[in-house]
Amino acid sequence: MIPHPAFLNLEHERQENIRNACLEEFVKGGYNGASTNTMCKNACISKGLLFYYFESKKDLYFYLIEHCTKLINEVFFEELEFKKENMFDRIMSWTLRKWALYDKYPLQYGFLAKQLLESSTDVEQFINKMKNENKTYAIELFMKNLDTSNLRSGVSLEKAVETILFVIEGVRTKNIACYKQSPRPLNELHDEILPELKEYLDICRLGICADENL
Amino acid sequence: MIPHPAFLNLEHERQENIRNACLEEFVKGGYNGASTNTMCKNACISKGLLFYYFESKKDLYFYLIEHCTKLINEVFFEELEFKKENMFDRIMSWTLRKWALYDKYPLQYGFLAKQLLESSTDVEQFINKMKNENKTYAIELFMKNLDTSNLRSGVSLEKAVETILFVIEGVRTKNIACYKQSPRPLNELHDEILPELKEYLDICRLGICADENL
Amino acid sequence: MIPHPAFLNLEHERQENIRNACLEEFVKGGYNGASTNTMCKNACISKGLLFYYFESKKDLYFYLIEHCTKLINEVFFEELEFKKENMFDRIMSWTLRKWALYDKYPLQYGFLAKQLLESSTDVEQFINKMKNENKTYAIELFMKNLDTSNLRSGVSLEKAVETILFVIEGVRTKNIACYKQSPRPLNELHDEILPELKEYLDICRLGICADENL
Amino acid sequence: MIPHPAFLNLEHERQENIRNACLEEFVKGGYNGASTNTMCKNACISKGLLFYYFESKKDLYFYLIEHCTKLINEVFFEELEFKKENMFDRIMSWTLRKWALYDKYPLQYGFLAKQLLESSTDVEQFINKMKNENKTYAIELFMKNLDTSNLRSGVSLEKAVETILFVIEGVRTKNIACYKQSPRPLNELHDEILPELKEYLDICRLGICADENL
DNA sequence: GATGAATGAGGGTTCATTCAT
DNA sequence: AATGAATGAACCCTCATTCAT
Repeated sequence: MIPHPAFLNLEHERQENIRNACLEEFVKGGYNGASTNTMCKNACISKGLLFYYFESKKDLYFYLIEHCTKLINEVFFEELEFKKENMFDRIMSWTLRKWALYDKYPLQYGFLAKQLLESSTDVEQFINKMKNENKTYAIELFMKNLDTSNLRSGVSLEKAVETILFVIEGVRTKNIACYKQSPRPLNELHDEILPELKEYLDICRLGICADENL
Repeated sequence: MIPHPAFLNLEHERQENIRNACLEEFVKGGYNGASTNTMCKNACISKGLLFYYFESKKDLYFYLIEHCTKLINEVFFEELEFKKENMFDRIMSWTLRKWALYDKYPLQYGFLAKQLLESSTDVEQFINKMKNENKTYAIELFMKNLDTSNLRSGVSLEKAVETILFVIEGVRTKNIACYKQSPRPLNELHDEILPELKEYLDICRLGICADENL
Repeated sequence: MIPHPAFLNLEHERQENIRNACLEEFVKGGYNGASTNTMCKNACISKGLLFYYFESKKDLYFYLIEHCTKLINEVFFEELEFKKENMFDRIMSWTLRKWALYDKYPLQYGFLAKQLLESSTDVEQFINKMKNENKTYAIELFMKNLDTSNLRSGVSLEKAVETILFVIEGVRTKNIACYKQSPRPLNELHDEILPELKEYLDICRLGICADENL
Repeated sequence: MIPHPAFLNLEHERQENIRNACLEEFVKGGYNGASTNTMCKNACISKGLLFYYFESKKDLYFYLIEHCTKLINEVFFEELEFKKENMFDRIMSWTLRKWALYDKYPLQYGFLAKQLLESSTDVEQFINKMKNENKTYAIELFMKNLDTSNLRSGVSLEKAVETILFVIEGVRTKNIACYKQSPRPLNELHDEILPELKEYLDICRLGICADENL
């Protein structure tokens, strides 16, 4: 979804303010629960103007998804080197990168994370499309120049990668839930999760890599 | 949340009808998108009475979560034998049990599944509390009389179990997403997932169990 | 369109008040220009209730058309005797009857008159349907037991009747327009129009009836 | 209403474009339903400029009425010869002239036709004023050099003319309604109406003219 | 002359909740 | 216990109009 040019011509900071006000509101209430009224109030913008920029709530929502996805992806893949490494090293470095993004763009990242779970049928289809596109893209890049020499025979590379992703996702979700109940700075949380994550990944490594079993 | 005694004194079928009408509506639109109007219409109950029974939409929602959780848990653990078995056998049998429940109580199970993703801040905290309680309870029971003799040395039992749960959850979520895009009967879906799940679990088994490495 | 039973169960006066507030507003601004806000204010009724009764503005509008049409028709045809008479006598008696209705139900009659000219595409189709039904019905009844013995040979009865109706409509419209610019009591206006109308009808009579030409 | 001189200084074609875009929008939705936004978009003109030219929506509307009226009248009366003829011959030739105008200026003519039915109180008064002025003017000219020798004794010329106008108006309105329900090219419609109109006028002629009664 | 971003009141409609009966 | 009429705030969105540029 492309917003009205007027929006894109706004000075960067004002654009950001508006987006952030909307993001916050969507994060707080989900698609259905978010009020465009509140967005306008928090963004110090009139009702008319919001709809001048975005035509409809749905358009706004889709725009934010696309914008945040692009932002996160760009920052993530920018200057990313695909040096030869095994999947665990890569997973660790990617995960750290990802977490750094969470520290840097908590709102955008949080919005995307929440949006993936969005339950409103109005926007479900669009979300699924985005999700699939993104996953395919990420996995493809992950495979690039990957050292798979130590993969156990009989274990499918794809399944192995997914297993790891499942575990990381599980760890993250588990910890995010804790985090929500007693919020601390995110980087503290990450420092805490890291050793725990390594434990889980060690289990995976044993299952996936051949040379680890000696 | 405890509904008004009058509700609990209703004949079982009527109670069920009311709950189901509400569940359907919550499943369809999420917490925010669900309309108490529609619920009343579908349940053939007056608005006044619904609020007499449950005081508020939120209370109703919480009650349904608790009720469904209890129902599913009871049926799940009823007559469950804790015979000595290793964690993979147990995981598989539990998973099958769970899926059977999905077939038997699709509405209640579906509600719980959707509710876990609920995005409205209003109800998020309560949901997280329930989620954690439930998980703790489930893991505790899972450990009961578990044969852990073949656990690799150096691998924590708790972490091992969680790893497996992460993977199962990942597989389920991935497939639910596909399911949403082209709905088929659930049992078909389960039959399809099962072999795939086994592949993933084999990877875990390699990482977790000692005797698999010969 | 059938309003919610709750509306029909209202005491007659309250029903009338609500209808009248709506009629006035529709008359004032046409379909598009009428504000349901104003209606509610003038009817001393909450917004929610209006839409509880009528579901939508369009439904309300259609209901009012049907209600007024039925009212006017019932009163008009009630106790109407179809004695043998020539078309001019009948036209005059019907016209007087109609004008009496205008005096008695100015709001309803005025609404119907205005609605026939309604320009909003939203409601155009419905209006045309009503218009046709009504005209067919009226002409059919007009013909009943009509003495057509003095119709000029070569003049179609149907055309003759229509010619008269065109003229009456023309006279009425012309005078209503004057009336609007300087409103006086309607019965005064009617008393004034009557002799004028007779003049026009005399012209028609000469064209239509055989025995007038001696 | 006089638009800002700047508008009148525009090159003829651009003026026309702007007017047409506005006319279309008013025809589509009536006064209340027309959107100045849409007009601007279709006229490729900025909102500011439209209101610079016309001050308000109402002014614009009034201007268009006056402009179209003047245009239609000018074309109608231009090169119109007032040769001696009886009223029926004149009526027929004028009617044909008028219908030709409808073919030539469908937008302007259609706008005027629709505007006569306009239901918004805001603009009603102005419209009625215009209507009356116009009618007076037209009747005055119609009388010019009219051969009234065959007028029945006892029949007022003025009433006779008006009777005919009422009938023509009636036929036109009736057929426009049909036209709306199944649109065909206007000239087809006119060809179809013509014989029908003649039948009605024959009835009038019998009533009005002396020499027809032999 | 000309732009189009900005306004905020108002549009129709839905909502959870209350309360007289 | 049970009803459903009644509320009014809030929903998303559109409007004619203004004004800094």
